[in-house]
Formats: sequence, C-alpha cells, structure tokens
Amino acid sequence: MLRVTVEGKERSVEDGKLIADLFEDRSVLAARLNGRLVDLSAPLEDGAEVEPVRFDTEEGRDLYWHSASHLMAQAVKQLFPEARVAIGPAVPEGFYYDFEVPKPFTEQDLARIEKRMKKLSQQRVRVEHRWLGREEALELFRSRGENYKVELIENLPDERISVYQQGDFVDLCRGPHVADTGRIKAIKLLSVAGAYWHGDEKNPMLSRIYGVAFPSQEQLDEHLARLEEAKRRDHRKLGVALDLFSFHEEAGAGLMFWHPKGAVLWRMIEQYWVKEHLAAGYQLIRTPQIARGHLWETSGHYAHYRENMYTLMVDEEEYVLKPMNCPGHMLIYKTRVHSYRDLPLRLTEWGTVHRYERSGTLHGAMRVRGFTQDDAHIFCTAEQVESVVREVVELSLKILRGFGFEEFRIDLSVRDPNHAEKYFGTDEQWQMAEGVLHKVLQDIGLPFHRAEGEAVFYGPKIDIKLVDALGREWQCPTCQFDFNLGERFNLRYTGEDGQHHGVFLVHRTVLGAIERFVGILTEHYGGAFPTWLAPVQARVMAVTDAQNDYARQVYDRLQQRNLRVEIDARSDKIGYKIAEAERMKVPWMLIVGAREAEAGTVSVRRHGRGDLGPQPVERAMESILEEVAVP
RNA sequence: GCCCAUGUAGCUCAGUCGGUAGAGCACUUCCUUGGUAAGGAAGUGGUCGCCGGUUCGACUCCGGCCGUGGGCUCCA
Repeated sequence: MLRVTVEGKERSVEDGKLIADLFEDRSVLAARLNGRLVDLSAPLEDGAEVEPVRFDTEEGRDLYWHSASHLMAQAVKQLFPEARVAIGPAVPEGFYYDFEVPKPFTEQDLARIEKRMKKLSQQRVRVEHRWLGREEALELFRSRGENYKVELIENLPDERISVYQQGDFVDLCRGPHVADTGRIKAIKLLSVAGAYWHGDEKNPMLSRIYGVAFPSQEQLDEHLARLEEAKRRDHRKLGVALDLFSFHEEAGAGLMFWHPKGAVLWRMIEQYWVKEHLAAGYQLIRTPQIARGHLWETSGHYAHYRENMYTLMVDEEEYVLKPMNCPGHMLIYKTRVHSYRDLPLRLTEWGTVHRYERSGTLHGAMRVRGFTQDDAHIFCTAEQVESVVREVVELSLKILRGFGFEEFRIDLSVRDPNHAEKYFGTDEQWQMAEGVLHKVLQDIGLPFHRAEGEAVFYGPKIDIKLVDALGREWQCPTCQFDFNLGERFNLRYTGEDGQHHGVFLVHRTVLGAIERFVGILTEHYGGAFPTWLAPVQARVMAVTDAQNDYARQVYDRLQQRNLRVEIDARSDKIGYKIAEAERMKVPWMLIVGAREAEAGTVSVRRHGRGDLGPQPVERAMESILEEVAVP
C-alpha cells in the first residue's frame, strides 16, 4: 500500500496505481506530483503529494491548448501526409501549430481539419508518453521525414528525449498532456497565417494555423462571443462609422486624417492633459518638424535609427523629418546656463513625429507612420531623481484614471547584470536609477513586475500597461532614464558648489501616441465616449415639423452653454431619428414633441439606457453640464 | 520587408463560362407629421484600387505596383 496526500487529504492506495486512478472526474487533465506538473499516467510513489490540474487554472489551460495543438497536428498529418510539423505551443488565447506544406492552408482546409479533430476527439485516442534515447529519437523523426523535429533534437542537450504518441501521430514534446484526445471537446480553428521558422525571415515561411479549444461548447461560445465583441469595438470600424478619422491610399499608408469629430477627441484629451501638466509644473514648448542631419549625428539617431527616418535634401544638405522630439528639447535646454535652482526643468511638447515602419506592422490608428507624442523631458539633479520619478508615475496614473482606466500592469525594466558592458552609463548611475524606480513603485503600492535585462541600452525604465474594458492590455505611459543623450549633448547645470554637474535626464510619455490612444479609448468605450469626451454631447430631435422652432430654441440654449449639440429637424419619424442617434452613440438625446413644447420641457433619453422622461430644459441642461467638466 | 488573404457606389456586400455592373443602407426630391432603435415612392451615384499584357472583347485571365487585413520564436 502507498500512502499519498490528495488535495491535502491522506489516502492509501494499492501499489502500482497511477495518478489517473485517484480521479474519476474527467475534468482533471493532469496533476502536480510533489509540485511537479505530470501526466495522469505518472506512477504514484509512497508519500506523494498530489494536486489535480484542471482547465480553470493557467497551467491547466496551457496544457489543454498544447494538447489541442497536438490533436490538430495529428489531424493535419492524416489529411495532408506531406506536411512537416514544426512547433505547436499554447499561447495566451489558444494555440497554434506551424507546418511546412507545399501550398499554404486555406480557410476551407480549416473546416476539414476541424472536422477530423472532432472525429479523433470522439475516438478518445490515448495519448502516451515515452522516453527515447537520443539516437533512437533522431532515427524515429528522420525516418518520418520530420526534419524540423530532427533539428530541434539536435539542439537539445539531453540524452533522454521525451515524445508523445497518439495513434499514428508522434511528436517531440516535453509535455505534460491530457490522457486522451476525448478531453479536447469544443474546438474552433480561427485563422491561418505565415510564420517563419524560429521567427527569422531568412528561414523558410511556414503555414501556421491558430485555434482555440474548451472543455465545453458553452465556454467556446463565450470565447467566440468575446472575439465578436472585440470586432464590434474595433476602432477601425468605429472610426469610419462615427466619422472620427480616415486613411487614404493616395496619401500614403499609416498617415492619419482627423475628421471634425475625431479632432474634438484630440482637443478634449489635450485640454485635460495640459491642465494636469501645467498644474504639475511642466512648461509647453514646440520644436520644428525638420532639422539638419548634423543634429541627428549628435544625438546618435543617424547611427542607430537611420532606417526608420525620412530624410529630404535641401540645398545639397540632408535634413531629417523628426522621428523623435528629444534632440530638439536638448537644444532648448542648452540655450542658457542652468542653476540647480532651476531644476527640475520639465519641458513638454505634443510633438508630431514620423517614422518609417515596415509596411507589415501598420495597424489602423494603433501603429502608424506619423503620430503625435505627448512627450516630455525632465532635467534634474541626482537629489531630485526620486521625487521626479514619483511625480511622473503618479501623474500618469491620475490622468489614465481620468480617462476611465482602473487597472494597470506595471513593468520595471532593469539591465542584465551579467552584461553590464552592453549599457551606456556608469554603474553608479544605473544602481541609483534602478533603486529609485524600484522604491517609487514599492511606495506607490501597486503590484509590478521586475524584468531583468529588459532595459534599453541608455537607461532603466518603468512601463505602465492599462487594462481596457475587454481585459486587454495596452502599454501607454513610460518613464525612462537616459544616460546617453545627456552626455551626447553635454547637458550641465551649476550646483550649489559652483561646479558644473551632469544632469539626470528623464524621458516620459503618458498617452504615448495620441492616434493610438484615441484608438484605445474608442475600443475601451466601444465608441460610447463619456460626455466630456463625446464629439457630440447632445442631439435635439423634434417629433414633428411643428416642433422645429421649439427644438431650435432648445438647441440655442445648449449651444450658448458651450455644449457640443446637434439638431435633427428632418421630416423623419422620431423612431428613425433615435435609431440614428443611438447608432452614433450620442450620450444625451433630447426629444421635443407637442407636449414638451407646450410645457417648456424636453424628454431625456440616454444612450444605451433609454427614455428617462420629460424634464424642464434647465434641469436637463444642468444634468448634461455636470458630466461635461473634464475630470 | 516576407507569406497568405483581400480591394466592385459614401458604407456593407452580390456579380455564373471573358460579352463594359447589381442589392440594402446612406444621399437628393416628393408623399407622409409620427411619441422613444429604421414609414412609402422615385432619383442621383461606378475609369470594378492603379499600370501594363493576352484577347475581336477583360470587373472576370496573366504580370507588376499601391492599399487593407491576418500573421512572422511568449521555448519541442
């Protein structure tokens, strides 16, 4: 008899029993055996501690999707025997598998593969784990023509190679996996895409299939509904539908045109942002769009960033369309001698920059070639660094909360201590800066992730990701030290001691790029912006033509209070006008018919909430005005 | 940049075998004057992304270019 602890409870089981024998429940996918993740087929030993692993945990989902990717590979090999399998891991939203095939898969192939997967699932094919010797494994995959697997094994240091077999399909894999294909229930293959072997464009292009799977159809349906919701909120669709912005083939890819309604968003965001920044001691500046090549030599961009820069010839000299605002800000700093009494100096600019991005990386408003950064550079002394960083992080969080974001994920990127030579700046500078960033995050009390080796070469940084209404993460604010630029431009200040000292330079943005931020806001709110941001805050609608004069009076009163208001005096039925206003997501709809005209009221309807009944015009207006103030 | 898909009216999309194009919505006009998510009729609107080729003839077939979309090592 073996004595084992299962979910904290002691049990005895017969010798030779497997973990699978402990759980009748088929929702158990694998187990933790003494803390190690193992297959259900793993043998029990005396004194073992066993915890079941189900789909409801991250590791459970990972192995479930990993098993689903194997199931897909099995189906693909049956339908396309000439396919070579490459790699097939789980990813945060499902799984994929890469194949080398004579011609790439099509959407039609996906339906066939999915069908075969379901068939294999119904057959409950056993998934068996085996250990092979290195040579044995190489021979196995060589004989099957799986040269990608052979390459992978050749790069493995181990003498024992782990493989999984399900029916006619065998794959190199560390595991663990579900015990049989019947565990993979509700399956959906989503898309096919090209992917390079090892992600390197010098390698052959493989055909990748993405999919997702769940233990129940309900969970799959829910997941697909979430994907649908994301599609409905797509800023590219809403941008057109709400008349916010456009892109034009004749103007060039990645260049955004702001329509009146989109420009209102820009203006309101800027207005709120400027208010907060002036209160925090920032000073607004402006710098030119182009500058001589010389400046970019000084800054180092010529040497390291050239392939992303647009250049133009002027009188036989090369000028650069600015890809960054930093060098311009350095020049302004250098126009006078600075005393420690002037610091910290906070220079900020909504600076429009242009960067050549590879065509394949462009994406709606989220990734463009011309965009405006809410940029700032803070020049300070060593003593001021901590308070400067603290105020940057606090200001960032405050502003994002003002836009309705409540949840954040914070990354602290520090240098790789084993490769100190890769970085610019002294050990003292790095230690001090990293220490300060760490301390500030601790003091603020929000959880953060310390990413070793993720710092850029010129300094450590804090990145803040905001979480939107659909739980997606967007990295916007960043706060980074720059030990490089200060030296390149030889930035100095005069200290209390009368000596020159190098400044500490902090580079930061809150929104990142305005184009992208408006895209994020649009998706976060699904286009239904809060009243203070809404391009149109209220629309007055007459029930019949007989109320058009009264509607005009109401409209005038709202406009006199600086509300962004429209009037709908067309000869259409009120239901039609409401449908359109709802579709345009106008937050306040004011309906006036004969009764309202008689009583001097308006019927108030809120977007998404419906009819709130009649109110005196003054009261309705006050309610709107309450929501109009920037946060 | 590369792979795949894709580009037809302002928007969403049909268009068979190669014989120069359709629908719904939007827009304009007329009828309708109505009470909380789409009343009716008529009309306007297209160099079928661009350039070239094959053909008697190209939205359709071929080539190049441009745009758009999904992707391009979160370790077998």
